Amino acid sequence: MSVIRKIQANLDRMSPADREIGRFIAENPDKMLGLSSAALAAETGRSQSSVVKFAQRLGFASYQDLKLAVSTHRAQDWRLPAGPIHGSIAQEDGFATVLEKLVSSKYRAMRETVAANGAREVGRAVEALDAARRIYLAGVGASSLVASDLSYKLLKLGRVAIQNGDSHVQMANVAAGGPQDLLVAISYSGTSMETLKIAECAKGRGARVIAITGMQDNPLARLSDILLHTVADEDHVRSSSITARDAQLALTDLLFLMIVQRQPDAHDFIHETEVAVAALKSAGR
Amino acid sequence: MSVIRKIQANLDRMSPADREIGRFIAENPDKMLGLSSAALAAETGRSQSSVVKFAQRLGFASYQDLKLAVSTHRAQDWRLPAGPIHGSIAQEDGFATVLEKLVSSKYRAMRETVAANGAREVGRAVEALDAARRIYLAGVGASSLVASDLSYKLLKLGRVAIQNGDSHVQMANVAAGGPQDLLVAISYSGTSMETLKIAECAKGRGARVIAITGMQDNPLARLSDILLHTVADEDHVRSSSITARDAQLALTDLLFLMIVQRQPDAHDFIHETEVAVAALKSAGR
DNA sequence: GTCAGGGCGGAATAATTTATTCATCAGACC
DNA sequence: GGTCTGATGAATAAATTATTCCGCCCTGAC
Repeated sequence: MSVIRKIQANLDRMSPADREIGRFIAENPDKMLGLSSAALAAETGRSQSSVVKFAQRLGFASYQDLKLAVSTHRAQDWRLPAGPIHGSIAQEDGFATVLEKLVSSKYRAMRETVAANGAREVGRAVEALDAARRIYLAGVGASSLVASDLSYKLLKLGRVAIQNGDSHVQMANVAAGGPQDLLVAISYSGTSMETLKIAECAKGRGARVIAITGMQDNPLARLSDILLHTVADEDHVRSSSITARDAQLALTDLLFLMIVQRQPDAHDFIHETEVAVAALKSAGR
Repeated sequence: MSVIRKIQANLDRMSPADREIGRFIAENPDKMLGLSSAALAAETGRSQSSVVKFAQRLGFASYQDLKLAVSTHRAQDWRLPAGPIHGSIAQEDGFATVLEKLVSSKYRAMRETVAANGAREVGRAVEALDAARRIYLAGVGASSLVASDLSYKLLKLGRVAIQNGDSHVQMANVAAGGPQDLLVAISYSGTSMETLKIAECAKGRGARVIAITGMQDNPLARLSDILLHTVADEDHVRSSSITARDAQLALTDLLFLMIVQRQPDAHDFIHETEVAVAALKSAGR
């Protein structure tokens, strides 16, 4: 919890002097950062020693520590959207409104998606990805782009990731798979025919299947070994599936980062890939 | 610019004592926050007065101000955890940390990107997109996926959007373009050779060019007619360009939504497309 | 009603930390 | 070689912060 929040929460339980000091800090964190303990005391009409004791009672080792914490709070204060913004984007909305709704709905999709997946299930997915001989990716339409994104990242880690925009090729790929392999099937609805068939094929050959799909019951979810959920705006026509894609990306990014955590040389691999790709950039000069 | 970056940028021009102090701070910002000027002097083998002077030469009023700035940097540091997270034994901790960093970094990239682009420039981009006969999209690597995403959305609106993952094909496409056409060139660095050449070609044929690129000066930005900025974590190796991609998507989503605003029948178009695509889903049953 | 105990608050003071001054030194420039 | 400039750190001054101590008020016991 941020310092300011902590101060506000305890304001009632504080002694008069502490309350006055706390209130001032909560209301003027910026100003407080420029004040010494004595100056803050003068502002609040209290003594310098009370200011120091206030910091200590809050659990800080020193007044300077309190200032650092307040500074951290200021830097992290993003004025989060007050609440979930309902409704779609109306025609008459101006630039600022569109912006606000876009950002907050993206944020919401992200937050709710990561909240919908427990550490355990994500952990299972990461272990499966980590252990797989080959990782196949399946997805059509917008999900295909998410699959490509993940495959690109996995390749950077030296993993064998196989993905193609053409679902026929995807099918051909998994048809050669076996029990040591893993399929990541991505479909928000969980009913995309191609993705489903590919998942069935993979399963038939003994491969494990990670499904990344919506919360509702669906065929893809039912046949998966590991099930990860994406949460998005249900009105896909109006939102153009933006939030569904963001939710999928948030989840695949999370998987990727968790794999990086488990791979000590991940940093080197990524770096080497970047260097190799950078060579392409300068090749034409 | 963050303090740490500022220090690193000036490191070469500094005197020996300042360089030593600056290097220590850049490498151990966390540790530095817990040190007094004298303690920091001891760590670096320099005198306490040199530390104070270092802060003053950097433009800070006091050593404490420097500390506050470093603290702010630490709080705003949105580098995603790329290495093993130390100090936490439980796996749950690692999970929560990665999650927190991921979500806040994504959110931040999004926010700062939309904030970096004024309504006027976005408006110009939207008008150009709206008026264009054909919209070409160019981008390689991860940017190619963003280009595909946008093209898919534009197609849903009935626009003529032309995109291909192969840069040779992209080049061939724009080579047939003319003054009524528009190219959206996407590259975070603004130096990707293929994207640049394609933009040059488009420009040579009279087409307008919208560049979606980072804040730094770069060749792509210079030759663009309309310039949109993306803000992301600078450390692409560690963050694996996740935030750069998110920033690009936030911007392209915004452009898309603004076009939807201007097109009265947009929702009908999107709906028809969804229905048509849905027919594919059930075809195999 | 009075008294003891405990905590709070602030003045005074001690301790620590920061800023400035000053002497020295090294290198640049004439 | 002489002089100037700027860097450096020791010494010192200034400031800030932490602690001590004492009076006060409140509370509860008798």
